[in-house]
Amino acid sequence: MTPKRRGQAPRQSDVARLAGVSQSAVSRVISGDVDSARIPEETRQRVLAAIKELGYVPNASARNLRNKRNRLIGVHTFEAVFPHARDDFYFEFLLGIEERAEQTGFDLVMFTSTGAGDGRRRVYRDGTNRLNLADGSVLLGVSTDRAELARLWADGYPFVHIGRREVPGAEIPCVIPDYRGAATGIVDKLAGHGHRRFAYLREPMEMEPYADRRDGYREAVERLGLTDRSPGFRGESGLTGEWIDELVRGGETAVVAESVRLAEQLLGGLRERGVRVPEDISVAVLEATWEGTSAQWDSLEIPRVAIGRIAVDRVIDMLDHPDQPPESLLVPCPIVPGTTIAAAREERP
Amino acid sequence: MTPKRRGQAPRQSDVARLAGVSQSAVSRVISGDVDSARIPEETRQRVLAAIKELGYVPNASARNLRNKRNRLIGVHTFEAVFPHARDDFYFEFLLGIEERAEQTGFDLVMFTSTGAGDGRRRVYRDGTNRLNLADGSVLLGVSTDRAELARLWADGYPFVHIGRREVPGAEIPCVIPDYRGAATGIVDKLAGHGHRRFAYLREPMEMEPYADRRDGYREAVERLGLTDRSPGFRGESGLTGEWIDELVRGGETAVVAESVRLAEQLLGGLRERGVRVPEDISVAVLEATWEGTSAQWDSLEIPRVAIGRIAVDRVIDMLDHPDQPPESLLVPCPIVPGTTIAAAREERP
DNA sequence: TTGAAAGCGGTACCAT
DNA sequence: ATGGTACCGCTTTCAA
Repeated sequence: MTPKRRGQAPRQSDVARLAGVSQSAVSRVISGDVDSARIPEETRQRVLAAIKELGYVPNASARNLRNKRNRLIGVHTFEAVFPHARDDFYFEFLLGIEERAEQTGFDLVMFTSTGAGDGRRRVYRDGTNRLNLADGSVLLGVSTDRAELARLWADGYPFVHIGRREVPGAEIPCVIPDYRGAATGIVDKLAGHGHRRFAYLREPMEMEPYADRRDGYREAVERLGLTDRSPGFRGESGLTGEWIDELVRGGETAVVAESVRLAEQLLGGLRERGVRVPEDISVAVLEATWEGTSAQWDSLEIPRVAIGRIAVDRVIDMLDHPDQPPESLLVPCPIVPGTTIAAAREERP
Repeated sequence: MTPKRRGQAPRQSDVARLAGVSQSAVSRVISGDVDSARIPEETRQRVLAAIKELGYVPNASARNLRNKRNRLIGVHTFEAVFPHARDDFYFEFLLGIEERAEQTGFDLVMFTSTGAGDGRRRVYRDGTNRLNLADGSVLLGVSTDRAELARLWADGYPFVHIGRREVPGAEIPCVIPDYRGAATGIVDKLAGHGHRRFAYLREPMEMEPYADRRDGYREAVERLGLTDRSPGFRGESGLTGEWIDELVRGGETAVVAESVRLAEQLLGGLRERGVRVPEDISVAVLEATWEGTSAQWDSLEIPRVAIGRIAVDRVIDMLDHPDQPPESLLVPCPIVPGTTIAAAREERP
């Protein structure tokens, strides 16, 4: 037995000839178009037999060309996927994306050809938008290129971005972890433990996800009439030894850190100075934590798998309703209890 | 600014009209067909300008239909990818596949739509072979469906399978970790440490990868004139307490296990009986090991990333040379030194 | 140099 | 019920 000569796939017309019917009859048999054009069982069987004998399989591109649908959902990451797939960053999103794609009968295109050679990937390369290959796409990545998002949007290409990204003049449809809500929730929780004097530790990043956290934090602090005189709250990023000294001296009882990195740094500094967490100072983190950190942080959770699923659903939704203006979607981030929040100690005199 | 109405991508004819040239001229400008149909710079610029103005991007399906090439490589797994992607099984293969796809300018289609709903995935579903969407594919998975491999091969579809799979009457092109060579290498190593009397622990699996290990093992044992009277060598799988007792009593000094699972089980049994590894008995494993096992096993390594890369290269090779009969490729598995092999103890009288 | 036209493999409408 | 036929968007002769 030898394989068929490569590149000689049988076509509908071959099937038609063998079955002694017209090509369009074959097409109708295949599409299983039960409603409109009923086909006598006998003919159907002849066609089916011919299909089997020739090992005919429909050509996907031709179908796509006709139907303007691929059942293909694109995944564009602005960096290579798999090197990072292990870090939870991409991994869990992909899990959800794949799961939902499988359930809804879509295939997934991972756009790797768009590699620019410098580790980054671009949508538009020499005037070609590879994403067009897919009916719609899910985009994600840290180093998102906003100009490309804008053009994609202007072109009317159906996509969602995981994580909020703002581009002036365009309303990028995003699936957004609700950092804002989680930040207010965490402040509420601390306040519920009697804390009134807060400090905020800020990352140097100026991206939307951080803006959301800061918004939520500020909103809660103001709403509850809390005090925060920290540099982070004023807009300075990082953590200095001086500020840790100040913390030890001052009346702050609660610290909210934007990242585990900062929280760990703080914890180290406090320990050196004999200050205990959470007995003396409570600390919460506005980031998803992982195993193996030096404390079990009170923090938030990013429901990544769910977000992946939702992103796929949103894209499919856009395909089904092309006329509805694409909206962003907020996904709640549960607050994860840890062991770094306790009741506020007595106010010092 | 509002996005273009969705689903109204501009076509070449639109560009042509705007530029005041014919559609085929546009096509030639785009293909950059410098040789045959020279186009005056002035016209070229007009066309380019029109392309830019309309934000035209070529339709991938149409191109594909014409050219019979997508620059799309398929990845078909017989189970969902990402749930397992963390286990090294899939993960590192994908790493290599993605890397090579990016380097060679191919996109990757993950065939998720082929889910049968029972956790398995099939290539052929209601007579359609989704893989056709891609120019060629890399298949992998533990629960490979041989009938599908056979049909794919008979259809002349270009693909490789990661891992050896035999189907009567078809020569499935595979990229094969050289378990056979690694097994002989490990026996050689043990023999080099003075071992003459061996025992073999066999998994219940009857797949090609195990057959390869067994072949290699048997070959080396016979070539070196070694002794093996173990049940595993005779064809029985598993490990019984009786055999461990026998091992302790008997003269065997070396055990080769097909899996970490068996090796660990053995180690436990030996410890209970006060037998030390490797001082009293050396143990080697014919499987890639991982962190966190109870011993640092002398074992083999599966160069998964490299295999992924090679698989992509093989597919591309098949695309470039459709007439060459597809051959399988053997990839050497390095032998990883551990701490479970030592010199053979003195023969007991 | 440039345009007209014939497909690539299907789908779907419109007659018959 | 069936077949003829006009596209889908693009590439590639072949003439003009």
